Amino acid sequence: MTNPSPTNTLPSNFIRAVIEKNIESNRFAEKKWNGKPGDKSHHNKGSIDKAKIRTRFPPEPNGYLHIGHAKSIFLNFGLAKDYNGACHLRFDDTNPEKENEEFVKGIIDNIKWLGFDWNFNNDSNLYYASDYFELMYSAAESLIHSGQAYVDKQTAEQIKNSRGTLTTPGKDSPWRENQPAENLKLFKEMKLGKYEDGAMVLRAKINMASPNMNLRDPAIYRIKHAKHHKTENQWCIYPMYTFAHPIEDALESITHSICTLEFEDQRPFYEWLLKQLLKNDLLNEPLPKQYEFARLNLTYVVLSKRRLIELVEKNLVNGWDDPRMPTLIGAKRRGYTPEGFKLFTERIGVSKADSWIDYSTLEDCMREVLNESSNRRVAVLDPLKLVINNLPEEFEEDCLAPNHPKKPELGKRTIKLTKELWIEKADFMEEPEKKYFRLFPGNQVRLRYGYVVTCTGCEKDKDGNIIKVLCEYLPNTKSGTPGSDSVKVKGNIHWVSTKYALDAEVSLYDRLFKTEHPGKKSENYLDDINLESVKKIKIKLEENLVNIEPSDQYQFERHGYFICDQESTSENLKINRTVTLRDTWK
RNA sequence: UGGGGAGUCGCCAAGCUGGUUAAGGCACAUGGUUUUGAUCCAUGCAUGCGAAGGUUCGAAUCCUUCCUCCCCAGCCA
Repeated sequence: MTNPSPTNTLPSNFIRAVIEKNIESNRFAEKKWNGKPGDKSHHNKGSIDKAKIRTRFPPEPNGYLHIGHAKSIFLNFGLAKDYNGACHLRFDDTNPEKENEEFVKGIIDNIKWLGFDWNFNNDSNLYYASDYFELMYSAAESLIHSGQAYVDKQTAEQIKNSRGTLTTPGKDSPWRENQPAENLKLFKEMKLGKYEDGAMVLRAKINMASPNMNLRDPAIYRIKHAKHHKTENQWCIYPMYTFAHPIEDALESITHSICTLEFEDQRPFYEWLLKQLLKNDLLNEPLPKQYEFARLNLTYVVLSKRRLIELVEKNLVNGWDDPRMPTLIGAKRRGYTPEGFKLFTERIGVSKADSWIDYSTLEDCMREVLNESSNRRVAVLDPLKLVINNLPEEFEEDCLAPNHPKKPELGKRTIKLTKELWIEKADFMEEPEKKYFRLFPGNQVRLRYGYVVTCTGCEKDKDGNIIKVLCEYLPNTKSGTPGSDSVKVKGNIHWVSTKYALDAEVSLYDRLFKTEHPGKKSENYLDDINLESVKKIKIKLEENLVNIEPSDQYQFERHGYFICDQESTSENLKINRTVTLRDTWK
C-alpha cells in the first residue's frame, strides 16, 4: 500500500478494465485493417491492424456539440491515445432532414479545439455513415435473403398499435411471412423511388413478443424523399440508427463502441444484427462490442439537443455561441478552455451510475486552469472616485505590477498612479461592518502596487450618495521599496487612474436556469429560465489593455477571469466574464 | 404489474474472482504563507458501503428478500 507507483497514473474505470482485459487476452491480435472501412472481403486483403483498439465519436450533424459531448470526446479520443489506438470521427448522417454542413463544420472545429484529431498511421479516420449507404443496402438485402427482414406495408400508426405495450406482447404484421423474393422486390422498388414516404418500411424479423421492445421487429429502413447533405438525391431510403450504427462500427473495425446508457436496451439488437451479418459472410471477427456509460448531467444546465435547439429558435439566448449556452462554442466564447474541460472530465470520471455533477465543479476546473495560465490585469467594475489629497494635481508615478504572481519570468508592466483614481464602490464603507478591512474613515489600506493610504472621509451628493472618497498617502510605503513594510495593513485594494483608464463593457454572466434540475418541478424547463442571466456594465480598465483583442484572456485581480469577446473592437471594447474568483468572505 | 440498468462520505468515484484500520479527487473545516478576503501549503473529514436477514474464522464484495432512482412502446439518434 505504501508504494504509489508513479507509472500507474491512468484513471481506473470499467471501460479501461475491459480494454486492458481484451488486450491481455489478445482479442484483437488477428484483427485486420485495410486502410479504410469496408466489409469482410475488403479487410481480409489488409494486414494486422496497427491500432491496438479503435473507438469512435459518432455525432449526428444536427446541432452543435455541448459539454456532454466533451465528456464523450475525451473518453473516446483519450482511450485511443492511452492504448495506442485510433479514434474515428464519424458523422452519423442517416437522417437527411435534420442534418447539414454547418453542423459538420462546427463539430470538426470543436473537436480540434479540444485538441484532438482522427489521424492514425497515415489514415485520416474521418467518416460519414453515408459513406456506407451502398454496403448497408447490401446488408439489408442479405438479411431479407436469409429471411430476417421483411417489407411492412402497414402505416406508422398500425405498426405502433401492433407493437404491444411494456407488459403485453405485440402482434405480427400481416406482411411478416412474405417470402424473401417478394421482399427483395419491394425493397428494391423502395430504393427506386416507386413509393411515397411512409408507404412501407423494412423491418428486422425478430420477435414481436420480446420483453425488450427494441426486438419487436424494429424498423431498419424508411422511405424519405429528402436531399442528403452528402449523397444529395442519390437515395430515397435511409437506414435507421438501430440498423446503421452496428454496421458503421463493424465496417470501421471498431473494437469498443462506447455510447450512453439509454442504448443499453439496444445492445441485444446490435449483437443480433452483427451476428447475422457475420453468418452471411459480410463481416469478420472480432465483432465490435458496445459499452454504455452514464451521460453527463450538470446542475442548472440543460444538455438535451432538443432543448438547446429550442433555446436558440425561441431567441431565449443569442444563438448557439451565446456565452450562457452549454455548447462548446458558447463555452469557448465565455472563456472556458480545452484544458479546463480536460481537467473536468478527469475529475468526474466515468461510470454507469446516473449522476448530477454540481455546476461549481466545472467552474472550479476552469478557475484552476485559468489561474495558472492567465496574466493579471486591473479592472474596476463598479467605479468610485478616490482622491489622494496630499498629492499635487499633476502627480504621476509608475507602479510595477507582475503579470503573474507565481511566474516572475512573465515579467512586469507599469501602471500610472495619479492623484485621482477609480476604486471599487465595495472597497469603501463609511460605517464598516464587522471584520471589514478595506477603506473606511481612519483605516489604512494599500493601493495595490502603490502606496499605503489613510482614509480621511468621503463626499456625498445631495441625495446622500457617496461620490468621492478622500485619503492621504504615506510616503516611503511604496510597493517594492525598502520602506514598503514599514506600515502593516490588512487591506489591499486595486485601482486605476482616472486619467489613463480605458472604458469597456463587460458582460457578467450568471447561470441560465434558476433551479438545479430545470424542468423537474416546474413541468416546463423554460419556466425555470433565469431572466437575469446576463448583466452588462461599463467598467474601467488599466491602460495596458489598450491593445486587447478578441479571445485574449486575463485575470482581473480580485474579480475573476475575463475574455475579450469576438465582437470587441478597439473603439468599443467588449469583455465577457468567464468565472469569478473564489470568494470566501461573507 | 414486462425487460434493461444503477444505488459506496455534501458531489463524483476506486474497490466488488470475500481477508489487516473502505483508495483518490472535489467540496468543506481548522491552522500557516501571501501586496488578489485569490493562489499555495499542512492537518482533519464513511466502525460505514440503499435496507433487513443469511453463509463464513472473516463480506462493500457471496446468497435471499425488500426499497429507491434511471431507461425502453419514433418510419429520431
